[in-house]
Amino acid sequence: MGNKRDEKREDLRARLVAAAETLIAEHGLSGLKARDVTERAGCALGALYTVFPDLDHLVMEVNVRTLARMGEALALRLPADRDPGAALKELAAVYVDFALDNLALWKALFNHRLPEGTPMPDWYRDAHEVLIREIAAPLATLRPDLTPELLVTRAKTLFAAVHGVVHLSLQARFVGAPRDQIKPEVLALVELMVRGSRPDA
Amino acid sequence: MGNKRDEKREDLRARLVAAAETLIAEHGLSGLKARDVTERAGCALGALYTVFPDLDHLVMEVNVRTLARMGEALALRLPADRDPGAALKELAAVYVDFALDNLALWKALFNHRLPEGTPMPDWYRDAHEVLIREIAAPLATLRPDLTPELLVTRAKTLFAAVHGVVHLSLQARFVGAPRDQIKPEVLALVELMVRGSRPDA
DNA sequence: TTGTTTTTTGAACAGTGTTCAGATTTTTCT
DNA sequence: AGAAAAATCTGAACACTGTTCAAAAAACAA
Repeated sequence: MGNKRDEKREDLRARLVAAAETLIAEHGLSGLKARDVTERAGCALGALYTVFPDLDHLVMEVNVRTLARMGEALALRLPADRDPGAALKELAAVYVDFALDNLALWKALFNHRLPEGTPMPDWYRDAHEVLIREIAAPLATLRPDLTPELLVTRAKTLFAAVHGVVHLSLQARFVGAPRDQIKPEVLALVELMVRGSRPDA
Repeated sequence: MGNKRDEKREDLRARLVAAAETLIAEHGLSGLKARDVTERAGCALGALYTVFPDLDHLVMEVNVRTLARMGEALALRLPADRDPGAALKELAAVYVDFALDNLALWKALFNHRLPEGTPMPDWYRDAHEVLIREIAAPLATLRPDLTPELLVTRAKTLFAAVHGVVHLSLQARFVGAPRDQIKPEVLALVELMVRGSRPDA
C-alpha cells in the first residue's frame, strides 16, 4: 500500500492550506510569509515547495476554498423567489454579507496577482464560475430577449457592477461609498438595473 | 539665492517620477524596482530616499499624475449634452478609452496598496475626486429627488459600477466580460442605470 | 584658501521567496 | 530482521528586494 505516502502528503497539504488561510484572515494577503506558513503548519520551509510550486499556488488554493464557500452561500439563499428582481437583490445582499464577514479572505481573492506573464491555470479560472452561476436564471426571466451567449456576458457585467461597488468601498480608499452604506447602495444599484431591464410601459 | 538647491531637487524629483512612470507603463507596477528607477533617472540608489520616504510614495506620485490626466480627459468631453443620460454614457466611454489607452498606468492606479495599517495621505485620497466630479451634474438632472449628500454617494456608486466592469474585464481574470465587449457592456450598464432612474410612466 | 555645512553616494543590512546537497525516513530485497 | 536503495524532508545558502547610513563629494562661508 503506497497510499501511506499519499496520506501524509495530503495531510501536509491540508495543514499548509489551513495555515495559509488563517494567516491571510489574520494579517491579510501581504502578511503571508512562507516561513510563517511552514512554522504554523509544523514543517520545514522547503516542504512547502514539495507540495506547491510557489506561494502563489498556495494562495490560489486558499482562494478556491473561499470561492467554494461563497458558492455555497449564494446557492443557499431562500428558494421560491418567483420575482427575478427580488432574486437578484437577494444574491447581491448575500454577496455583500459574505465579503463583510470574510473581509481579509475576500480581499485576498481579488487582490492576488500572478507574476507578469504567468497565465492563470484553468482550474483556478473555472473556480470563479460560482460567482455568476446563480445570476443567469433570474436574469433570463427578466430579459427573455437575450441570447444564451449574451446572457452570460450580461450576467458577468451585472456581477462586475455589484462587485465594483463592494470592492471600492471596502478598499477604504477614496471614491467608494461610505462603508456603512455598502448594502443600501448595492441594493439601490441592483434596483436600478432591474428597473432598467423592464420593457417600456 | 538658495533656490539653486531647490531647482536641483525639483529636477531630480521630476526625473524620478518620469522614470517610474515609464517603467510602470512598460513593465507594470510589479516591475518597478528602486534600482531600475534610479538608474534610469541617473542618480544613486539612495537619492530616491532623499526625495520620497519610500517607493510607495513614488508610485502615488505617478498615480496622481495619471488621475490628473484622466480628469482632463473626462472634463474635455463634448459639452452641450443636454441629455443627462447621454452625458453619463459619454463619461463612461471616455473612462473605458482612457483605461484601454493607459492600461499599465491605470492598473497601477487601482492595484497599488499601501502597507497594512498605513493610512492614505489626504492629498492622495483627494486626487481621486476627479473620478466622480463630472458625474454629479448629469445625475442631479436625472434624479432631482436626491439630497446633495445622497447625490455624491450615488455618483460614487455609479462610478464604482462602471469601474467594476472595466476592472474585472481588464484583469483578464475570469468573471469579466470578454475584452472586446468592454465598451458595449459598460454602455449597456449605464443605459440600464439611466433607464432605471427615470420616474415610472 | 581653508574650514564648515549640505548633499550625494553606494556598500551594507534586513526581509523575502526559492533551491538543493545532504540527512532522514521509508520501502524493497534477500 | 537487516542492509541496500529509493523516496522524502530539512534548513542553510542563494538571489533579489527595499531601505539605511557612514563616508565621500560638493557647495558654501570665512
